[in-house]
Amino acid sequence: MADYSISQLSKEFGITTRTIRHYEDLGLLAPARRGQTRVYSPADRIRLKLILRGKRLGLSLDDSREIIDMYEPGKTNVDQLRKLINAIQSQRNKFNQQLDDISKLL
Amino acid sequence: MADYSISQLSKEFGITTRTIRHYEDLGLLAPARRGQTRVYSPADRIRLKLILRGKRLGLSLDDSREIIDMYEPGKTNVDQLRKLINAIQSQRNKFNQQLDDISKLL
DNA sequence: CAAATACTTTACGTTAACGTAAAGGTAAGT
DNA sequence: ACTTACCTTTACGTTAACGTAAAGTATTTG
Repeated sequence: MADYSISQLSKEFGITTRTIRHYEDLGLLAPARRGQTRVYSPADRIRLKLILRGKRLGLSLDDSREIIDMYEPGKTNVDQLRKLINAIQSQRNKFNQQLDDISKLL
Repeated sequence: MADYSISQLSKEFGITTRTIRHYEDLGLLAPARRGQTRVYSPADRIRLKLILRGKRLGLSLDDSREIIDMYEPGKTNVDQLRKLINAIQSQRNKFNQQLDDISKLL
């Protein structure tokens, strides 16, 4: 019952439904169907979250797919990866901060 | 006499001449001409260097043009800007380092 | 039951940052 | 004079990451 519609996810993450379907076209997502309609599980939602996080890190969608696909098989080191990604995320934030600083100076 | 040809610059920076001409098309460079041939001054070379640095920082060419154009008018705060850019550059290097770390882990 | 919503697929359009010919001018070496 | 090496402009092609209709289905609501 903790499932999501495509528009729910689009609102939550501030992206369009087109974008979500695009990720599916590229093999990044594979939601279940209720009839024709896409039904996203919590796991699907996490995948989407990872994709968007990868994007913020400057990864291409292809890169993200590779990385996310590696999450499943062994389920190993997931925590390590998560920590790393979070670390990089915060680095990235600092980085953006400084870019903002520049534009303010100008 | 400290001038450069387009292919000299392309070799120095590891880009194609097409790329350099593209930057000119976008108004990022405006080299002198000897007849039809482009002649790049040391100042032009610096501009190109800044463009490429901006690229490494993830700036769009349009962004770079705006920033670089602002270098000229008052000639103010150039050193401050340079320092900031260098700081961000090193941040960026760390960032890339960590991305490398991830791929090694995978 | 009709209108409004939300979902679907198909498919052409768009932007950025060049790549890649094509066709030709110029200058140096042999 | 011929080839080689650079240079030029013009212009269509390419990839990524979606945008934007168009046309139809299905469900909800007044």
